[in-house]
Amino acid sequence: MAKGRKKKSPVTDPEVPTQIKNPELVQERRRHIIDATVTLFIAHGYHKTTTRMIAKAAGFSIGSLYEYVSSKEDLLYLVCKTIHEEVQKAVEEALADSSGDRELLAEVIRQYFKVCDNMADHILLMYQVTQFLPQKWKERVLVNELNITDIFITTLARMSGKKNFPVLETNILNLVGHNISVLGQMWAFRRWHLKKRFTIDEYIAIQTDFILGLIF
Amino acid sequence: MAKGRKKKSPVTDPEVPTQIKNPELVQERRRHIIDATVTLFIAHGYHKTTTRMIAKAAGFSIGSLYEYVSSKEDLLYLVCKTIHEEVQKAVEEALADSSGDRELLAEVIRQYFKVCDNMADHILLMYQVTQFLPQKWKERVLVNELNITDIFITTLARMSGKKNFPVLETNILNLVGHNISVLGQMWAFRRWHLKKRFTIDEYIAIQTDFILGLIF
DNA sequence: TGAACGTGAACGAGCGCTCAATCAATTATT
DNA sequence: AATAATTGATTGAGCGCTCGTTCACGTTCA
Repeated sequence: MAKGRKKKSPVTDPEVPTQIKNPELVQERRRHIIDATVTLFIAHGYHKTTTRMIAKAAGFSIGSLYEYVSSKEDLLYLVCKTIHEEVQKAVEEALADSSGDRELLAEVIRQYFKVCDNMADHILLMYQVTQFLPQKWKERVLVNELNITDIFITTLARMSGKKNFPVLETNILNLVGHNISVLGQMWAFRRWHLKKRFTIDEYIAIQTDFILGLIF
Repeated sequence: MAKGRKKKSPVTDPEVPTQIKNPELVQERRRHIIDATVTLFIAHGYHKTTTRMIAKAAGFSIGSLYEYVSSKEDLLYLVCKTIHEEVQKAVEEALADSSGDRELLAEVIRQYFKVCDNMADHILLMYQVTQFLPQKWKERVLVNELNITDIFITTLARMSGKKNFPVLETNILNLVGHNISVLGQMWAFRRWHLKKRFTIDEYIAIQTDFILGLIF
């Protein structure tokens, strides 16, 4: 093992070397800072957003900012993590809705695409900034991103063989999951161009036909 | 018109205020610099690649570098432009191949996906760095990006109604074009994950079924 | 009064970019 | 042929500046 790589220590969330004693205060303000940062990152991108801008937007001095956040990179990680949690939560809620008889794939797709439309800016941001994460965080975030694909895969697996649903082989299962998540996100990417031709509902309708075509 | 926006001057390629007289030399070295830069951008990203690194990789001093390129941002534009030209050329060549009787949509898709596989690093880079282009260049590059989608749309339009091909309405035409280009590019994005399950040929095979499903 | 919290001037590493100096090759002059 | 003058090309130290981060010093409140 040339150049002794660091012991594979368990990757935990960033800790802040703070003087502030009240842990609830820290949590609350951190959250506040993250929200302000998301807005700025969406507007200006990661590199053009300075820590001073963040502090100002959050209503702190830079000094105080560093009481709640240990570096800009850590803040980036927190942003990614938070957005991902939001998207994941929204997706899960949307899918929970489509239970019982409405547990139709079409409805699942519709809900997910709606989430992509609503959170388009956030999804775009995730794609843009992941590359700036230090390696250890990057792996985590990418794994999370794939989790959403996995949600579809498991949803599909659950449906497979039930009711009018054909039995799906694993490869198809995986690719359909992949395609759903990707085609949803591509609405976020190219919506300004696509909007010239389609409303989100039209886009959903055709893509749904598309995806169902592979299965049925 | 508040805040008098600059006259919409025609957007031309960046010019370099150089003292060097031999124009062929300039072109050749510029190309050389661009190639070196592409490699570095792929490896380290735009911001972590310094102009000094670029100069060194190209075998010049920073001083000389600026004889051939007027700024880092212009270099970024040249990189984007060059990559796009390469991709476009590769796509067009691939599609030219599939003429006459082999003019089957499946073949078109296969060729394009192969291009995406071969140029995966470049495609990824394009997605990552477009955001750092100054506005005037950004519009240009994005329009170019859409050109590739248009290639499919026109190809499809040409096929529409011919031989065994059904007549396609415009909306379908557009979305199929969009999906082909996007699903190809997503292989570049997620190939490391997808490769665990699929070879590129398997990916192509299933996605082709997928896309043809919508049409036939 | 002292513990908790807040501040912003100061720091310094690192960046893109410039330009006075230099070199190598060619042309002009003796 | 030898020397000088000119020119295109190259160089890299250093300028001006930005930005992430720190820390000595306030301020607040119990």
